[in-house]
Amino acid sequence: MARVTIKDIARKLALSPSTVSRALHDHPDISRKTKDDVLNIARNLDYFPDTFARGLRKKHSSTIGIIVPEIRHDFFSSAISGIEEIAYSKGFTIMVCQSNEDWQREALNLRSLVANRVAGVLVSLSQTTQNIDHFSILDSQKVPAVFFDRTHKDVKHSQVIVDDFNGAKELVLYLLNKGYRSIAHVAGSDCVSVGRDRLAGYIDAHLEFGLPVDERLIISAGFREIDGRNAAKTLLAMPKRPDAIFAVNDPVAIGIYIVLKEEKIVIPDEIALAGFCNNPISALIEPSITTVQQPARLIGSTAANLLIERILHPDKEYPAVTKTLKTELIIRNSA
Amino acid sequence: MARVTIKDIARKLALSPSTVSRALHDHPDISRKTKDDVLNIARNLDYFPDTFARGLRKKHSSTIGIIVPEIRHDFFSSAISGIEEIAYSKGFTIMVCQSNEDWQREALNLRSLVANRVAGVLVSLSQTTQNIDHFSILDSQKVPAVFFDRTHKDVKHSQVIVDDFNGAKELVLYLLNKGYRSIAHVAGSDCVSVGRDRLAGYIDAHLEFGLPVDERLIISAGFREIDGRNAAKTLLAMPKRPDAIFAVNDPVAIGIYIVLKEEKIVIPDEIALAGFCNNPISALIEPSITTVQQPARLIGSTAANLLIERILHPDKEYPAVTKTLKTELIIRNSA
DNA sequence: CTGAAAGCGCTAACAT
DNA sequence: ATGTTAGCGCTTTCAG
Repeated sequence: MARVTIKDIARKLALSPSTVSRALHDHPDISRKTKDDVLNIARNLDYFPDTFARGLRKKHSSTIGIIVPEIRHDFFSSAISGIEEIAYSKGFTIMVCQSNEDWQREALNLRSLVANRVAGVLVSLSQTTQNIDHFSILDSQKVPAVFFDRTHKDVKHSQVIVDDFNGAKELVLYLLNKGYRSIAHVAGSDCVSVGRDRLAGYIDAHLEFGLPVDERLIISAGFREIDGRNAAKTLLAMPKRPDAIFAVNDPVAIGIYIVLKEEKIVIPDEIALAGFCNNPISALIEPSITTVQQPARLIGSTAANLLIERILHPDKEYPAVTKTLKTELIIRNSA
Repeated sequence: MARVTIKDIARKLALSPSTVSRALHDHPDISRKTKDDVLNIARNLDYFPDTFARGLRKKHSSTIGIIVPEIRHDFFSSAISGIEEIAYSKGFTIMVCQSNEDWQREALNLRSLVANRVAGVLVSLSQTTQNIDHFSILDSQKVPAVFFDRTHKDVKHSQVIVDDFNGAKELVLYLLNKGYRSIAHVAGSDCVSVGRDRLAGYIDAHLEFGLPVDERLIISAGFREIDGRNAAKTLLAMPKRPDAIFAVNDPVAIGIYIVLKEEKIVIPDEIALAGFCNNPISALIEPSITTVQQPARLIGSTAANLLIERILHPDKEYPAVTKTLKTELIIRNSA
């Protein structure tokens, strides 16, 4: 049998489609009995609304668009999971796109989401996103958005981030206090907030400790495991190797870990290693990786709640807020 | 400025909306010049089609729905990533739902996707899915679907799986040949294909080897890390402990690994351990985990291609096919 | 409390 | 090669 529409229900009950629509939405004008009748028939016929027809009228769907660099990374899959959980509980579905760290694809993803009339958008920027001009479509189309984790200084929307600066600073101070004096930083992109802020934390820790920063020890890499591998090779080729490495995130730390292991370099005795994220894998490898805990799921759910709040009250004024969640230094065996 | 519609373009060029629509879709009847004009104006005005309006007419979207047990699990996030890649390249977007291993939520997810008029659905079943009655909506609404990885014996749609039976059998034969004589199996759900087939492979390996199966060594657990932890505790409490454990998948193997480590049991000397999936983590922990390689990304992309093929040719007869991808035994240090 | 009617933006017969 | 018209299923004024 074909799809059941509101008309079918109306015909069965000798009502008008508008009454059925109202009954289905629990409109106060409709009598108890009519509502019950409609609900019953709807159930019997296995009716469900056509989101296209509804969306065409209402100008938006109950879908939340998500753009992340890579679905596979534990941080992002956890964040997506947190988003989905909230979205599901509030009757939203999620549409997921991955930019593959490519800002042009990010722009295309965004257009696609807007064309799909998503109710709002959750974004974590790609590492190649130098400016955020391609997000202007959010304003012109009045699509609410919340940026999470990887954001950009020009972002005017609400954001959910962690205190990357202090998280990194605390970690690097810990390393300095432990006696490491030649700490390399394998950095991410410096357009993207987390890359910039963690680097700033690294520098500020040195400042506060009173140790000059050796610029040569700052390697511009990226956010992926492969970037860590490459950076590790660069570092190992240096005449004077660092005695510790702070990676911008755990995937990069894992990349470094793999190369160090391959080269039979003992962690932390020869070179200490620390990351940022606290991916599950970091606790399980040996030595376990000292890192900074980032509540990925919570970041996702917080961003989702913020966005849905805005979606549900489109008229209300929502000044952009920045929610900064706490990080926690996780000391393990690698540093 | 508000959203640009096809009418706006039509007005600007003194054409009818239908001509514009046809020009936009490169209809052969439309003259080169008109097409160019339309395309130009469309670009200038930053036009993009309203997928609701289009979908309402065409009865479907260019969105592919995905239902997986948990987004976070590496296997599924990899599969989703593979799906997204193919979908993106063919102009589809993906809508992702997680059942959280709960068949009722799976049913709700499915309804939601159908209500969203997805062009097709890709499903990997939850571990609590005993029967697939709730998927009948796919038939009644004529939504094409492809099941991947976790499927069910009653599924009549196309499927993309690996040869779980032989993958498991090969692994268990390897263990038997290596001298293990008391191999426990921490099993998944036996309604779900991968659980059933891997168990069958485990049993058949014993049969072929000529060693009776000790039923007490088969623990019905689940597919999650926590299930592995619980099963490990059960196994360790046995009067006669097994000398090897074959976990239904790597997350479960990791759960067991953690408990064995906690209990200071040496792997593989006291108890050997093997999994199934080849999650990245399995190669990195020590001892590294012997497992069966499952091409997660490829499973996803294969399923996506199969589905899109069907979506693109709705009239063509597509008998359900089952694509069985190869597994590979990965021998490492844990067994 | 319910109905009639219009229209969201697009597509596809059916004209011309 | 282009225009006219109708309608997808739903919501929402406006009427009663």
